[in-house]
Amino acid sequence: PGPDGKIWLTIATTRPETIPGDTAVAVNPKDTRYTHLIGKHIIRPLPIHLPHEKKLIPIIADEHVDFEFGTGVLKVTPAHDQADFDIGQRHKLPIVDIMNPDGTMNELAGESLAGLDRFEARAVAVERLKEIGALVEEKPYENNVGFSQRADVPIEPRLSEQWFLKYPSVQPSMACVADGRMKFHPDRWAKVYDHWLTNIQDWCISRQLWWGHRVPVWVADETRASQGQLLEALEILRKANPKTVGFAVIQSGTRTLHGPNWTSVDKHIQAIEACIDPSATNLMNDLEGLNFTQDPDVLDTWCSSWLWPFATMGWTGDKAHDSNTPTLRAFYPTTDLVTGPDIIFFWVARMIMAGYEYMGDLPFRNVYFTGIIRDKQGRKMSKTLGNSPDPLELIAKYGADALRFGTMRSAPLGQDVLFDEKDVELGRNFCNKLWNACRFRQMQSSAGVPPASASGVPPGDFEAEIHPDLLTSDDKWILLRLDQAIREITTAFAEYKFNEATATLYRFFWSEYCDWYVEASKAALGRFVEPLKGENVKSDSDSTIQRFNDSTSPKLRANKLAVIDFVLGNLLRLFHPFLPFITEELWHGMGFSKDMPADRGGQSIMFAPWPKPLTGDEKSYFGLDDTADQVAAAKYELVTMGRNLRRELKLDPAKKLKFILKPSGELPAAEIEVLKLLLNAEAIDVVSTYAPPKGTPSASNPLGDLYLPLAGLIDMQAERTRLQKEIAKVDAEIEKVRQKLANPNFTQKVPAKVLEEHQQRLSDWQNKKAQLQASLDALSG
RNA sequence: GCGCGGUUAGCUCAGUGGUAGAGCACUACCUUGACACGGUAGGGGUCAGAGGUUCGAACCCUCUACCGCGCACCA
Repeated sequence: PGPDGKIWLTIATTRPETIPGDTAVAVNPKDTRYTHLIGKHIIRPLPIHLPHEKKLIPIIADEHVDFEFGTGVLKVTPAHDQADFDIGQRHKLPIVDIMNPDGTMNELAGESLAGLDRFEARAVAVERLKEIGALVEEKPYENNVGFSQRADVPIEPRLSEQWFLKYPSVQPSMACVADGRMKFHPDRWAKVYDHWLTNIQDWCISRQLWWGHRVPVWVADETRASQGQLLEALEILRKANPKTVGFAVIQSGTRTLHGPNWTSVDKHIQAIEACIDPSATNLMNDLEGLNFTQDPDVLDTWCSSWLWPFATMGWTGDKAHDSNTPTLRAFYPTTDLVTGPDIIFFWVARMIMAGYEYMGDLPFRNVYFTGIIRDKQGRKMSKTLGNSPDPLELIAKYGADALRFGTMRSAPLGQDVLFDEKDVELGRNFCNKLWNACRFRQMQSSAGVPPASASGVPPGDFEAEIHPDLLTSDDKWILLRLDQAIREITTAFAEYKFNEATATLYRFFWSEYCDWYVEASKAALGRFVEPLKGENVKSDSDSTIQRFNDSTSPKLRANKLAVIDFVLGNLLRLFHPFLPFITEELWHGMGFSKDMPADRGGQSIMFAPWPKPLTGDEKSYFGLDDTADQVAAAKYELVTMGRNLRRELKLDPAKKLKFILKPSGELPAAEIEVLKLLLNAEAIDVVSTYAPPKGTPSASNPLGDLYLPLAGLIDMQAERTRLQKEIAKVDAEIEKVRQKLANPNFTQKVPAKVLEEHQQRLSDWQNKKAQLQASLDALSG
């Protein structure tokens, strides 16, 4: 009750300017404070100058009202708020639109507000309320309002007439993802998809834009067409079925939807809206002859996009015809859709529904959601911000393959990517490395190794014959590493983990192939002495080999090249999805396409078969058992240790040093050659009985003991310090494993395999420590 | 409010229960014979925090903090 004895209801609002548009006041039916008022009327304060009876609006009860929010009383403005509109529909409230399309108030807002901008009107409305004593309190309040991205102003909900589409085939669309016939990668998006479809709302398909497909609706009303014309139109529409999809007849202010067969007309027709097949030109002309016009709205852009999976393959909508369209038959449903998760509702879900509706089947079996590339601050790329790099510029600067590889390498499944030009630079460096690695191979023999079919090489492959008996430990090692890489990459592809595939390619090509295998192979390939330039490239392989001055065996050399070709041939194919251009170029340039059938790589690397892991038979043919890579691995470890010695002793890196090796077992001369080359040694003397003088720096591993005599005079303190640090590290590892093994819980519960692994690790570390300790003792003279 | 991601080396990020990884950046050295867009050797991490499960946790569970996204709401 107020001072005047009347009952007042206090309402909290952030939109006082919309009071003239209020057509009710709502309370929650369970709110005991107000139940006695439900059904009564209340005086709306604005506009001020209005007859009393026009100010009266009902007090209604609606569950939507949260009685703990504000005062528990809600002003209902159906024309300017979505939720209020819904309340209005439930209670059949009148709708009073008090604004013009440009955001200014119209005459229904009352004379003091009319013509004002909505924000000016807000202030004026408050003044008016104050004047008439209706304002209780004014206080700052923060809420969330949607802003227009383009105009950067609060969005004004506004009534308008639009066309809506009831989504078709919702159930099968949900089911195919739920039951796994269609898979999302990563699969967490399936949940988002399901949630959206569960709560799906009709699709507003009309847009007020200048261009697009026009809404296929023709309309006429009584101001343009006579009753006779309208009745005639109804007859035409009825006969034109099925070109008539449906129509609405408006009579006595009520719109009634009808299928094409409706006939009875017993009342005055105000308007007809007819949806017809846009290809029905005659029908369209007939209607236009009866003063019908096409609705000016155009369709939402996704109305064409959702047809994409079949519209791109010659779909006509005529089932008999489409079932004989070769492209559709071959590729619908297709295997993969690649897209961004931001359009999962706009596009993906709708394509699935359209697929079921128009094709009777799902459109694709997998959906791969890429990450979104953002700028360094994590913002989406946008034209407005201008933070998007120009791909063409990047391609000009680094190359298309570089952009592709660098980006894929930095994009894990399902994660957004912060764009960094450094990634593209890395791609460029990578391509350069690949190019040079191939160049190295070509410099070894200008004519390439003649292709030949080898019994051990998979049929259809093109590599020169590899003789298993001529394989060195390095060859076996790289073949096993290649086999491993093929397995990893194939798995990564199957799991849509493309960045893992690039990581494996990087490791295999750069670290394993270039850094170790190619370097080691130089021992067998010998040193190139004459420039290739100007020479007759047709020279046969014997004369080619003579350009290498070391006493390398031509047979071993040819075999080595065959291995290199085998590896490179596989490598290029593995790389091709990421580096399409450079691999194609190299494929032909290196001669891999020669003598290949056109559909197996002769024409393009694109048709070359995807590399397969070695079979058991191939492995045994090449002598690749599980331990075949151990000699090379130990050799490379010893090389690293030897390089360490050199560095720790601060020896001139350019200086050729003499090492002495005391091998643990048999070691072919070729292995010593490799060691010598990789260590940049002047010589390696193999002395099985070597007794090093006290103070000789050394390194040991399963392959043997490596000594660096005469160097002991230089800087042994540094080496001692390094060894001590190393031993401390190893001690820590030993301690960790020892503690685990000492725990009876561990030894009893753990699987045998893990237990063995730990025991092996302990003994490995202990050996390592013994070797380090021996080296240290030797130094301590 | 509900849901989904994320938090690991200086930076950007991999890593689904058993020895903490990559690229870049950094340090030192090297114009070597495919490549300096390169090579060799290094330094650098309480895996956001707390609790739990486990013989064992970066990883599984619970909670917290912070960052980001989506949906709903926003009188």
